Amino acid sequence: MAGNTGNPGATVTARVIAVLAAFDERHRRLGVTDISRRSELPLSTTHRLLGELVAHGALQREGRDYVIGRRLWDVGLLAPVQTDLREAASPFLHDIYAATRATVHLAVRDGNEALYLERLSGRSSVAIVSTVGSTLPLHATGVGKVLLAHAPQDLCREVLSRLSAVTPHTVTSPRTLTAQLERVRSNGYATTEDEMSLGACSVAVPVRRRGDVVAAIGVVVPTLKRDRGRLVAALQVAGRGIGRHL
Amino acid sequence: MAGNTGNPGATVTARVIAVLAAFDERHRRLGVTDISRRSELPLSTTHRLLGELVAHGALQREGRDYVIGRRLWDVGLLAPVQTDLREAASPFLHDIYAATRATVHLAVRDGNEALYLERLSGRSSVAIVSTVGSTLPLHATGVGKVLLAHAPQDLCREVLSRLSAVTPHTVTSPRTLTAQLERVRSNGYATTEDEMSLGACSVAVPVRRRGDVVAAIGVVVPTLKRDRGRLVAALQVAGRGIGRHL
DNA sequence: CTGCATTCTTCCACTGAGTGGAAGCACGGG
DNA sequence: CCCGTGCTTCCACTCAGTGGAAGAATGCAG
Repeated sequence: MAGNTGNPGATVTARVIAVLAAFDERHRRLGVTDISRRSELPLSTTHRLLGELVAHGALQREGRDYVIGRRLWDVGLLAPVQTDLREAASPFLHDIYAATRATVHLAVRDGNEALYLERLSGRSSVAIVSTVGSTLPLHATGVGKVLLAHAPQDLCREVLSRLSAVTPHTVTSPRTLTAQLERVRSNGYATTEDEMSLGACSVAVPVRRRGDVVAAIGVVVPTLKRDRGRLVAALQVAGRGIGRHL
Repeated sequence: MAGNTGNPGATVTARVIAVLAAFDERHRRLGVTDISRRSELPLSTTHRLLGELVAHGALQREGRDYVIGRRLWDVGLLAPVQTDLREAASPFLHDIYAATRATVHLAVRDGNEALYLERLSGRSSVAIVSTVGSTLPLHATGVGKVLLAHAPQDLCREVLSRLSAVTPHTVTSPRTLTAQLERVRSNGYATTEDEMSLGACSVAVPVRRRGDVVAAIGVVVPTLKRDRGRLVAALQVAGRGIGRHL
């Protein structure tokens, strides 16, 4: 009786997506067994799907492992993910980079996380953890704090109730963070020091469209000692510029 | 007899990819019927697949139409498409932008086309036709000519045998182009004037790794009259810089 | 408003594409 | 050499997928 009952209720499409979803920032390269485990699909099913996906260019083989293929890269780029915002921001992000030589970020709030839309990599020695397309917690990054400070009350409360520590310096006290967010609103900018990654500080300001905060831009630098004022000024100029082009 | 025989030999995976492949640069937003036609799948099959893909975030509805979804955007970004080259090039592309304020391109040869890997958009009035992730013909763009000038003999011959006119100024004579490519090799840079898009000129230089041309970088400007020398110089500095970091 | 063309959505009986357990390989470490 | 781990192939069973057709919605022209 080697026969089989199939798996009632599951569409092939869902399985295909599950396979693709096995890949993320920390797993760009995976073997059959890993993908099978992460997608919770039977090994042999996974194996066949992978073969088909490779045949159509959605994935590529790299030795025994699999990586996302060219086909998905250029299809993915067609997604209208805040296209207008990214277009409008692009030149201003360059300006910030030119003025600071630091790593520059553009992010929006996606639920209770910060979604990174754009990144210009500086040549500094700071370890950068962000990646375009991935998300980071709202309470531990500069752009995150800006977005959180201007998020709806209840979402803010929800985030404050579960503050995970990323580094020993991450702010995990709701009281402290609430006070910080208040200052973000009154001062017009947010800062972090070693809160997401040791040896990395950040400054961020909001981008507004007709008063509403729709995004945040920020820079990551090794230290804030000297440059805070200069960085804030450069960011605010850019932030207003972007807002004017939305 | 409303029954059905299915379509022997077709996997669901293939259909899913066919649906996704219906989207491209010029068709970012499509209705069911269009997708059905472009993917050559029966209408009702297409309709169901679209529903499933939307349910899993691979596509998104926009009114009646469909667009590529967030899920595919961030998965696509994980693809290792010349990642090292793009990493290495990034700061130098910014330098070029800072020095020229023009639209900057990074491209590699993909078969008989130029594949655009990176683009920094200038604020100039020039109409830019390139898009990251899409391809343009080798004979009508600056980066394309550089890549063609250093392509294998037989590929070059093949391209020369089918020179399509994109604008009235596109070079379609094999003799003329051959001469131009010779000059690209001896001068170390290529130019175009109104050949891809009217009112747009370009300059491009090769990026070499251990002597081999592995990519091309270029700028698009409204006119070459004044700045040719300055542009070539800026590009060549960057080109060598990138090469040193590969 | 009415009629016609086009596109979108739903339905359903049939069946072969997809399934997954198991067996067979291939590699590598002890 | 053996054993653990991961990759690949096999195959009988069956339900997920199929696609023609009918019906609903939209849009345009007269």
